[in-house]
Amino acid sequence: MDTVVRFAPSPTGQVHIGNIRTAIFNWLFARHCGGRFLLRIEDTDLERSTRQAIDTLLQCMDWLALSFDGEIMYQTSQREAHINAANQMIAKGLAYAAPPPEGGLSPIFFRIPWDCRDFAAIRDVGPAELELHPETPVKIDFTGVSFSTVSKKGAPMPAAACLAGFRQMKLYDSKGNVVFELEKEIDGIIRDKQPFTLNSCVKMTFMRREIFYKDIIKGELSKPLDGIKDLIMVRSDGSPVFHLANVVDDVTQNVTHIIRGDDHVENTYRHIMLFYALGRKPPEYAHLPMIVNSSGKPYSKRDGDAFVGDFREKGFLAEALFNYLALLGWSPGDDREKMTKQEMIEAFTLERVKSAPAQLDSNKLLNMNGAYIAEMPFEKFVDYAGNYAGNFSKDVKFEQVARLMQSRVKQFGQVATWKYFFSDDFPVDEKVFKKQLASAEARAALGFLAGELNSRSELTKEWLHGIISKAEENFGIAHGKLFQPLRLTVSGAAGGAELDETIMLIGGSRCAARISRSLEIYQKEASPGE
RNA sequence: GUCCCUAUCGUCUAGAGGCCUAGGACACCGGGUUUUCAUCCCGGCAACGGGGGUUCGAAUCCCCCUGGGGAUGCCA
Repeated sequence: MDTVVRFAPSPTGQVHIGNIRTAIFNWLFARHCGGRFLLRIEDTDLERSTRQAIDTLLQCMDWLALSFDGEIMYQTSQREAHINAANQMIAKGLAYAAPPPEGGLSPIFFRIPWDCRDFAAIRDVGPAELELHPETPVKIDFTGVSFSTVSKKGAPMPAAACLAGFRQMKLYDSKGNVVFELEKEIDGIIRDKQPFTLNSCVKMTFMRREIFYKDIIKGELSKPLDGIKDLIMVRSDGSPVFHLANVVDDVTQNVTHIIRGDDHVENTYRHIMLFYALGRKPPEYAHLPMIVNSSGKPYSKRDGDAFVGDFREKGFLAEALFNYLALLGWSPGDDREKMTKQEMIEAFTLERVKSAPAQLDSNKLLNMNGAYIAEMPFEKFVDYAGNYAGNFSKDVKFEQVARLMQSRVKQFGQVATWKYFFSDDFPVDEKVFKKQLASAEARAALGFLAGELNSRSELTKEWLHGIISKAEENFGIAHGKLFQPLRLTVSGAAGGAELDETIMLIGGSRCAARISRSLEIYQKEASPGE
């Protein structure tokens, strides 16, 4: 059978970084196997799902080149199939309607099957024994069992689970007499909805069973049935719940591998039973570790930084973000990090995915983005940078500036700092400004340079180097030490491109004016009140 | 509370009982190239959470503890 995976987000707002990482892993896996990568939009939460959110999602996927196969499936369009599936399960005795707590309409529950012969994922663990709190009655009815165990301090600890969790259950009174045997009553309980309430029980014994499966990433996982409750499949308003819709859609789309976030591990046990109840073998599962923020906490929907759109706006390249995200929780096993999509596809296997949560390191992302920017074809770089340059991108020398800056840009948002090439109105680093102009010699040398720059119409590198050397000599400044103050007065920044070229691009007289202005400002601030 | 998952440098990771004196990358700190900035090159700092086992031998297997995460919804 061909491999089929799906990305099944619910469109309820921005696209989260963890979400898109799930899409990336699904995509990588599908392309590696030569399988199909489907997109299913789980829009059943009518309150929160919006068309805008769907558009945002599609844009993000398109931006990252996460191409999907076939048509998009909108979950709301499958409602009939969901309800049919529920009815089919009721007919087979695998589900039931239960009266809601305070009258009203009945939700439909899936019954964790008492008899699990057709459910290969369930097995016996062994006999179990529980100490019960005698003051809490044990209640047993067709929806399950509820009781209280005893905490270390002797307090009642309420617990409730499905009937199926308690095969061969026996209840004992304080004298050790068996007061109830579930096996003898189970038919009446399930068929006739006969309820039981047993008081003053102190002990319960039963055969513990568990549901298990092998997660491709996490290995074998299991959970005892006495820790699981029957689950609601259809709400009392008649709408299908996530679990039902999700599984039914996976069945209709013939999904073979479910790759999703760690937070679904617990749901998987129920989903597996739903697959069996629908007469299907469950697919393979792979649960991805979560991505956490720099303080080690999971990104909440409120973490503005974690939206794909934000990374795009700040000037991250889709290829870089893709590459970085792919490396969060996965590695090819050798020392490669910067990889092409094709290389990632070839190297990608779920077995190599880690199972511990990963922290997003913005430094590393930035570095990778810089590496991708550095190797962009120049024309593309200019084009891209133009989007972040505001109106000075229209300047004729924009391209020359871009040529100077490409190797320095790590994130296109930084293009905004190129402003000093085009306008006299640029921010100045105050702290560095004071430090660099503190020396009287430097200020005198700058004054001299301003004069020279003003008197010269044609600038060349040679002339600039000569004049700077001369200034250093004249005012007793160590070789190379005048560059910093000069750079600062001319550009306002401590770093930048080659100074000679920078000055030539800005223009001699303009630089001279900036130097003079800086000297004036420094004088004023150094001697206030004069 | 209960259940489940998880644990290697600050961060992402390599590591399947001897190849580990624990490797790579980012960040950081030095040095070189550039009279300045960035790139580039060289070097440095830096980790197996703690305690018990198993074994001739443990980062690797088991148990306990601790830390972190998740689940415990008529959300998805």
